[in-house]
Amino acid sequence: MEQNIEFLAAEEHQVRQVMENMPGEEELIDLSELFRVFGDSSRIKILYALMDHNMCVTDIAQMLQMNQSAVSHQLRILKDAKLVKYKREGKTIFYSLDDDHVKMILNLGMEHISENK
Amino acid sequence: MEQNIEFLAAEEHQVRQVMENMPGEEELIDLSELFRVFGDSSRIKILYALMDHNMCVTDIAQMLQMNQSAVSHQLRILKDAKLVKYKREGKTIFYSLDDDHVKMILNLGMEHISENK
DNA sequence: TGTACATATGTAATTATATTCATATGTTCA
DNA sequence: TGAACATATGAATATAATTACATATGTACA
Repeated sequence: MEQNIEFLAAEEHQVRQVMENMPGEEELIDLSELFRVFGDSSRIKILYALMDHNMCVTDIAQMLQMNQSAVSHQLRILKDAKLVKYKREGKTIFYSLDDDHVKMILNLGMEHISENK
Repeated sequence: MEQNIEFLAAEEHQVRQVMENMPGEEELIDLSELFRVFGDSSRIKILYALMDHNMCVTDIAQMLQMNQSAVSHQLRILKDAKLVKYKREGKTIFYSLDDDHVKMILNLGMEHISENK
């Protein structure tokens, strides 16, 4: 924006400082990928469904009025992101939230939207 | 899954309970839209850049090696989601993080990925 | 008032994503 | 082992989203 040499030098310095405090490229990409997983209403619904009760794929699908295949696809994404875990009991596989981060992140998000509506 | 009448009745009841604890459809969609905003590495980078210093569009673009137009488009999305705010000073518009939720959400996300790598 | 700088916006194109359908895999039990 | 149930996977389609380019809007100052 400014064109004199001193300012440009100062600006470059500031930029370098910011870059140093910033996490590495890979970490930033991982972070955005984590949030992208939260960024779909079907997956959000699944997470809320699992918040109180462990549930199996079929019940989730029935409850959310979703296709079984769609639920399964989304659960895989949630599983890969370590947002849900599962435990097999016979034919049925019960899914549950993986750890407390999930609830905390959802709650913070909820706070944000409540305060901004 | 199970076929006897009693179980189906119990299942329906459980499902209804979960539905009651679940936020409304609109709220869930708003929440997923909030997280979708976090779900892009360009926007994440912009947010981290703004974490320490208020910055103008041009500087952000230079620092992140991004097109000015791309930065501007992303800032609009961040602005609409109330993740950043801005203050005009002459020709320049300085952007900053809107509130503490932003940092807190980013930090929780970072915690999650650090514990799962 | 016109020129230069800063930012925003419209559009087009490329790429990513969710969903459905069909089918495969895995598990139990008679 | 085969029938029935539960879940996962592959492929195709439809929709969304990011980016770049061109251009418009807004502001300051000579």
